[in-house]
Amino acid sequence: MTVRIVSWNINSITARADRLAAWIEANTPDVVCLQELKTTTEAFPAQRFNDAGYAVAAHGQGRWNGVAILSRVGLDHIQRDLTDQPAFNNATEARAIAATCNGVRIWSVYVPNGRDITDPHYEYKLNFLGALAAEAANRDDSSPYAITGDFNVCPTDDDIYDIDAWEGTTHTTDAERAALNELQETNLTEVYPRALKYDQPFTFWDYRNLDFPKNRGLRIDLLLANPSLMTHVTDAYVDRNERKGKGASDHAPLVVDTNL
DNA sequence: ATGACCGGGGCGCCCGGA
Repeated sequence: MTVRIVSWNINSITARADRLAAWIEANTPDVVCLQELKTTTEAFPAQRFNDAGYAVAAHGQGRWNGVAILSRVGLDHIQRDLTDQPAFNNATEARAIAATCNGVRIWSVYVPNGRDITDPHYEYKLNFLGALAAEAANRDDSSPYAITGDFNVCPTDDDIYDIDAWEGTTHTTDAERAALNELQETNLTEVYPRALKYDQPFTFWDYRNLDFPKNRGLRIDLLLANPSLMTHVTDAYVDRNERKGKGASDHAPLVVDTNL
């Protein structure tokens, strides 16, 4: 059978619940990892997804951040926050949740943006990626394992529409890529998706400046898999069509199919 | 298509996003 795993920065579950429900009905994913809920755990519209056959584990905090996992193939051993997750302004933010779904241990993460390389939020971003690597290093590698979500890092210069336009900004620095590399050195490999249009499988296009019509995108939503998951991956793509139209998130869903 | 951002919280010529 095919087990379809999806990661999607939904940019407010409140604003996007109808669109998410319609996408789920049309695309029949088994596991959906969400980021940027922008609401509390209590306010997550779980019932309508329960009614559609999905168990829901949400980890919200209000106005910002928030992550969740929806699954119709089991949702066990839920963990909220990384084991040694760094705080920002003395607060642990809702940026990580894990569960076991159909034998796959999976993390849905929303890595801090970083804002600016001189901002304290940038150091926080690097520390968060470090904590993620520490978390991954302690995993049980005998069964399938994935970390997916919005990493807010372009892995290579080819993962952005114009590397020169982002010189001196976050998302493309050597330090961010080194932190991502440290995570992958725990023996995690990126599942590289197909593009449905153009050459690069971007996952984010800013709402501003007609970035989507002009295809000025970034590839920052990723799925990292351990070897026992990677061997089961059959396909992966970014559903850029979901970025179209009124009421779209600024991120498109990353879809990974497996024969688990 | 000839465009010119969006969501939250709550009315701040706000903040944050990437």
